[in-house]
Amino acid sequence: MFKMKIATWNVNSLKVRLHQLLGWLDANRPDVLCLQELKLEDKAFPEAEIRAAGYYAAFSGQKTYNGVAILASSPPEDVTYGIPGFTDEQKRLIAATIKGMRIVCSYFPNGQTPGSDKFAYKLAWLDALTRWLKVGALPMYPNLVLAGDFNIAPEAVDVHPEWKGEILVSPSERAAFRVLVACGLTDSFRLFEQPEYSYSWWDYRMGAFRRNFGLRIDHILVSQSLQDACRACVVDKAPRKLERPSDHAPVILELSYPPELSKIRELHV
DNA sequence: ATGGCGCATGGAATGCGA
Repeated sequence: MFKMKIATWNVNSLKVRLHQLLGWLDANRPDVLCLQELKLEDKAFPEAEIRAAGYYAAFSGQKTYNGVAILASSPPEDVTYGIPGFTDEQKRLIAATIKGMRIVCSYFPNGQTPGSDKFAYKLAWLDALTRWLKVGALPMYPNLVLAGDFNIAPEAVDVHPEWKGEILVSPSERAAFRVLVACGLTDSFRLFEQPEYSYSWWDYRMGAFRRNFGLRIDHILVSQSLQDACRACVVDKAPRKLERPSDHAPVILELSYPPELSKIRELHV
């Protein structure tokens, strides 16, 4: 059986979090790590440090905002940038093939507040993503993992009872999430029993982490062919406890599957 | 009062995140 560990982490500035990232890679040794909110240009990407840690990287960054990367223990292949057919100056999506798995690393728009222009952009972005997965990516790559910061808490159980905001939990965002999942994906976290009040993001303010006042907005979705290969999915709260943490915690998915599974793609291409 | 925080830019105060 092949084993694979795939993780996602919104680092909220790769520059600030680089040392935490390197420590986390060393401690956890994932095969794949999807990163969001790099907040730096490609020329500032710390490729040498990451290579020294034993990882290859595909990345798509920009100044100040957004930016995504896929780190992997073997070189990412067939790297694509953005959602095909959706013109977007914001660097929010990168995809690559690693060990026969199509990895899609995404930083979904925040949306600010329902009714705003940014909210409309969020829904348009989600629509474009869903369309592309349905007619493009999933037919081409049956073994697909969609990981990242979705900026959507799919169900009430994913939200601390005291959360009063509309954003991240509104009906239209959740409906868009359901449509996305319905194109053939599964929320791997919910394949397993989880601790009560499991979240992946906690506001920096109000002592939110200490009070576990959070939301689960970082997800790892898998295509149907990978469902039975999932062995565990957990939130790793350890980095959130460090000095100067990201406000997000990593999510880790472990897979175990027969070697034939990774050859499915060859049959389809 | 989801505001308090943290990051980026730029060199103070503001925009943004979620």
